[in-house]
Amino acid sequence: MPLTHPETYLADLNDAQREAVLTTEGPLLVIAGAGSGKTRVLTHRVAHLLAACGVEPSEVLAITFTNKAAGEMRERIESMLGPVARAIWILTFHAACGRILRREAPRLGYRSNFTIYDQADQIRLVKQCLEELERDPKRFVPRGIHAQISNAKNQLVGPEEYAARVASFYDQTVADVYGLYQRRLFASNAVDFDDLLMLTVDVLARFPEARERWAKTFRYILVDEYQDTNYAQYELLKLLTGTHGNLMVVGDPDQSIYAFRGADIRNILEFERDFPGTRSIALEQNYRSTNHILGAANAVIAHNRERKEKRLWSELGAGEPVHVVELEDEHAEARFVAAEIAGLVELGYSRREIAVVYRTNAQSRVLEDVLVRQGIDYQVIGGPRFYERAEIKDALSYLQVIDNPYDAVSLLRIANRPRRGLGDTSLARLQSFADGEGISLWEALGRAEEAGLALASLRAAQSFRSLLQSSMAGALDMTVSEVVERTLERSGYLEALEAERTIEARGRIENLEELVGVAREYEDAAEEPSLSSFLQEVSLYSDQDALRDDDGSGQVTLLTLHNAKGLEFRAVFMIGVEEGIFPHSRSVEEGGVEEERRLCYVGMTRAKERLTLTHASRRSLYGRSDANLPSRFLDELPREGVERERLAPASWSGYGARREIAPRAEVPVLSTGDNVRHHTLGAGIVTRIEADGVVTVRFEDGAERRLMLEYAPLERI
DNA sequence: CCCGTGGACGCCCCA
DNA sequence: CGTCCACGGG
Repeated sequence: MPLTHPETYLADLNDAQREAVLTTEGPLLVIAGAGSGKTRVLTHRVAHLLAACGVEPSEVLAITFTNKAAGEMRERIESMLGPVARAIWILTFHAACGRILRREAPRLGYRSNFTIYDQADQIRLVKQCLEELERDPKRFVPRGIHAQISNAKNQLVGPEEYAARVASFYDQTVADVYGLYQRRLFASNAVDFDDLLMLTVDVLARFPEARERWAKTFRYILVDEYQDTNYAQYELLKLLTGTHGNLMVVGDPDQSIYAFRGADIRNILEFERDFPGTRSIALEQNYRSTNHILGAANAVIAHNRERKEKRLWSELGAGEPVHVVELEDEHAEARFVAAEIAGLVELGYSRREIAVVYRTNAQSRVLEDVLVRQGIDYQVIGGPRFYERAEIKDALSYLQVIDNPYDAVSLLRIANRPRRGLGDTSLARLQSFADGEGISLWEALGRAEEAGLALASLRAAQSFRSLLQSSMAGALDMTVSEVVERTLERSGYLEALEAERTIEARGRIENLEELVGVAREYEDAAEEPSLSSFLQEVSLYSDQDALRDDDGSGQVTLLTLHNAKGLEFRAVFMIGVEEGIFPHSRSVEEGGVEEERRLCYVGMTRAKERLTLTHASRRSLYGRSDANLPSRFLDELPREGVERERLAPASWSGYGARREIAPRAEVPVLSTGDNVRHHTLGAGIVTRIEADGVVTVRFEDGAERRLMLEYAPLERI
């Protein structure tokens, strides 16, 4: 039974928030400015539905933007209501569609254990299609073709419809590839990210009994970050809510930053028209930032023409002025930010309360160098991802094939990994045999002698196939983590790595061990653990989800503006605020400046107390040094509450540098391969030593860090 | 079939 | 400046 009562959870809401929570029936649009407590509204509203309206947990569908946001929401609801929260579907669009599709896939001819291809797999497949169609890969760049296909899918335009609309030779090629690409996916029993949405809409639109079942299941649907939904998601919501209309969406048009992947800001602007009878509520009180920060953010976003007027206000006082600082170049910028961070830490800020945000991932590199030298712990969100590492993808490909042998992309990936004498020529022979016979690559593998493989390759193919077959049989009565371990051993993959006897190989083994750990965690958490659902879950895991709540004194967070959405920090540094970088030159060319401005608004409103924007007068890009003008967004800042300064090198060099942190008296003597411990980063292994006292350590989480031996709290273990 | 190397090309953001 | 991929020698 619910442990909570309306009078307790309604008490900590303001009037607008309370109204949003209590409006349970019919379409509801909540325009929630940055920091206005929308998560609180969402969680309280779910709690209210369950605790006071007699709604069952299984009747609620709550859509969030990331898995991490979903987890947080679930946690908060659980703390209010107890374990009933676990039964609620709180998921991303993609995860929710994945689950629906698992049950409905047979209607479309897919099996329910379909594989989800990530971006790399998708591009690979596009490339294969281009090769098969014999199109010039110079003229038709796989990445570009893929982007076209992805856009089409977000608009729910299937291959036939696309082909019918062709207007140029380039389009024709896209259409041809699109058709072949879908056939290849289907034959592999695989879907891509966009298919999750498109196919779910397809199945609900074409099979009324399916639609009715799901619409009846989810009597209450809540959607967070509605401003970033695309057409397919909009259609999905219409299909699911058509009968009851109990759809609540929360969003902020000023924070719409995903047009490049199909998000359509009109979804939120026209919600009232699309869903007649909508009640609209605006949340304009900001509980996060001081007024100088809000004033600056408001002034910038006011320059957008396509927007609804909205003004955030806060009771948190004027606060510190916003700082705009011009530096010599990107190195000076990085040193300045590092020095400022050191100063804030002295003021009592925890490193985890500080973030540096930038437009593109590449900008983190220079900063990382300086932070390492200064001994400032940091974490980068969005660098090379765990699940994109070669060894992890290899291991997952094994699992994919064991789960779904028709998955040709994964099968090709692991066919010769580890080396078993089944090279490109043999695989090409098998592939063309499969195409000729109209069978899958997996089936062709079973008829390798007919495909005309050389004797050695034939043997390799046969033993590879029997290895997979016995793994498939074994997978039926093993836990997921056991399957992972056994597969890595029996395939010889681990053995091959061990035989390398290099530090790199050892790091890979550690990463694979981490994957086993992930599988164990999954087993503990999942209601009905299975290999299929494990793979699907992992396929939808994102970067932001990896943002860890670290311990100890914390780490400074480095992340892109996109990744910063939904987060907040006491102090925020926004770097590289220059024309060409931010707004990005390509956005300027393509008329996307308003979206860039929204991105700027998102970044600024992450700051609670201190906001610093920096730009460099010179910056090297592509190895060439260029002069950039300050960003137009800086011109749009108000006069009041903003302080501008220009720092010549001499005026601050040395400021905040080494004297903040004294070198250690005793420096450990290390050599490559030593096991070490860092007081916040944990245990790791030394992979490289440089002459100037810089050591590279690979930590247990797989991350490699360059550390100054003299300053980094490293000890040998 | 494997591995090393040099040249071309790229930096936007992502579930 | 890096990285990734294609090609050619072993």
